[in-house]
Amino acid sequence: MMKKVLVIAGPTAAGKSEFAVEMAKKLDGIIISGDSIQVYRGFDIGSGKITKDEMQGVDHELIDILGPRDHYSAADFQKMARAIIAQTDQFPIICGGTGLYLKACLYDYDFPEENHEETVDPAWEQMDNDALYALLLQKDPVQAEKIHPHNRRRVLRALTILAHQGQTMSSLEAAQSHEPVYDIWIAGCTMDREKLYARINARVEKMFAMGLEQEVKDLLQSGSTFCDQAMQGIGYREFEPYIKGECTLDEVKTQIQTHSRQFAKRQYTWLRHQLPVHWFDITDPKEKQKMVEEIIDWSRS
RNA sequence: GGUCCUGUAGCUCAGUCGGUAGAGCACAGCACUGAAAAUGCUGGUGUCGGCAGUUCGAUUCUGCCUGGGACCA
Repeated sequence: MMKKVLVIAGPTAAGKSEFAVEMAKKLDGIIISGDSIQVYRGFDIGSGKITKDEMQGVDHELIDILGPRDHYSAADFQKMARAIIAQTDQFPIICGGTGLYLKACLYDYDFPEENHEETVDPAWEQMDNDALYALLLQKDPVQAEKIHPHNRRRVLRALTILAHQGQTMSSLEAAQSHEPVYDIWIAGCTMDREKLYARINARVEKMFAMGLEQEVKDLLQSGSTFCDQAMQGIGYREFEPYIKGECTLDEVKTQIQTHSRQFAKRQYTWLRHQLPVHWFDITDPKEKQKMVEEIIDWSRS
């Protein structure tokens, strides 16, 4: 019998963290953060990290587990989240908006062991997009078909897998079942697009009031650079031109708001098409209550 | 008050020697199997300030009106 895993998904600023805590209290749950930035210590304000108070005594995992300059990936999340699910006696609740992470953990994704230090073939670095794509087309036409020639990162990834694993990416994927490995319920927090965008803008405003600028300066002071993975997150990378004296603080804020809205839009696209999400309007008390009841029914079934 | 410049997409601006228009960003849609808050793809969304004149035809030329800017008084 498959273990049950509750997933709280949805776009940024929809109120996932709060809802997850609410459900954890009802189900005696443990919350596993499915967020790619909140794993980093020191990235608090800009990542919208939940505070100790807001946790209300509920256990939260995979928050503050890495240093500011460490590397993190979907495979790391998959491994750690699955380990927590396997070991805990509490009800596992994954809360996060990073679609790939959620799917990699919940479904039969199989990431072969790989060393992060392994870089791409230097010869490839010299090649232009078309030449690289032609190479992939030759070595793994099935995978090439799925990637746009201009998407250099994905083309390189497919080539690197082949070189390191001796198998094509398409064959690795074909060997998977494409079925969930747990008994899952995915609750999708949503609301009117306009309302969400207004919340995002207000949230960014609040981040600045809470001292986001100082947080970024402190991180830079202690050795972080804008090249670091964590610093590439929305709410951080926009500070680079400001630090260099190339734009105003107000422009940074506007950029963060814009990027956050665009991110939310992409999250919707991903979740709508990639996972079986039970959507509900979190701002509608009736819909929310109904969702809570459905989750509880499912948890007992 | 006078002279000159200016008004084109949500924003910043190209452009049409007269045949109703296009870039960047924004916005919308989409893809996604180890950076995913990443990366890439697709889409023009418009009374070309208003009214009249010339013309087969005006966003383009002319006149007037109107909004904005600069300079001179």
